Amino acid sequence: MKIHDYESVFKAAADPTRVRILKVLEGGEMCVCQVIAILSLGQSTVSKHLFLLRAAGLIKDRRDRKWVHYSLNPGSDSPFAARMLRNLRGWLNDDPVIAKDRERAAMARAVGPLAICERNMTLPARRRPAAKR
Amino acid sequence: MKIHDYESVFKAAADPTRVRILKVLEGGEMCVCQVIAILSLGQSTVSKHLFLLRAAGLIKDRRDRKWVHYSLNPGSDSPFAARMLRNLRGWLNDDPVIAKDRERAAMARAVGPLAICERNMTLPARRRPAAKR
DNA sequence: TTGTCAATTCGTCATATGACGATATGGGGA
DNA sequence: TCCCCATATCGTCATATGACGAATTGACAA
Repeated sequence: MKIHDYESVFKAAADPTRVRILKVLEGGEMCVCQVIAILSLGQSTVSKHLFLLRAAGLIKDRRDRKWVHYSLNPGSDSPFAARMLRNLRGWLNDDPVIAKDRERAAMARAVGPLAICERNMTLPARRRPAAKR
Repeated sequence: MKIHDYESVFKAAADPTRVRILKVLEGGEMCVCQVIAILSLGQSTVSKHLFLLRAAGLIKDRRDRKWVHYSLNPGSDSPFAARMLRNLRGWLNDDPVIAKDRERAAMARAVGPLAICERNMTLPARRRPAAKR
């Protein structure tokens, strides 16, 4: 199962959407609904990406009430996954897409899962609103 | 072009056939016809894999007479490619497929490109033949 | 137990990928 | 110059992948 393990980790990490998820999770664990809001992708789409990342051993999940939180899994069974996560920390940090995701992730953390679910998996206006209008 | 570079390197390295090629090339440069013989795949198939690996910056080519030789490209323009090659050296060395490829690569090196092309891109019998039959 | 609701799984579609055989290319040798 | 032949490219096919909306699941609250 050597090469199979290698392949699943690399295929998981080779997809741009999944890298974005991994880079977002570098900021700490996150609820599925938050990831959906940050990426602006369909719920089933995000769920599948998370499934693949977890199958590869790159992330792990945790249930809390009605939410499922995902986080990086640096202590993965897969030796390739652990290395991948370690390397990835130093990569793509100056990429514009990743940077934008990070901004959105910060907002998602600020408002929390509840507000995002209430807003139907969307974030509030991009720039922090001007307090009043 | 940050994430695009990342993606091309990882997609190239995520395919099992292309990893096999990279691992074979760790033993030194090799003619296209030798790679075809080692992998037992169609000529156009191998050519395309080599193209993708080269496009990702993982390997480079050199013409010699009528043959094209490929080799690893550790001094690649792509920072991801260089890291990938370095990491890969320590990986998959105990995988049975990789091990078998290495045996076949050793034979391909022993007989040389000319004999392989004459044999229509195939290697002589798997085990060294018993001198006479 | 039943309803609610976030998350997962299913079904479908369009596109990407990898395999092959057939054909084109292009650098040496005659 | 022309041909040869190793390699590259093209056209086609089957399968893999990623997107979506719809339906299902499962944990919690009532």
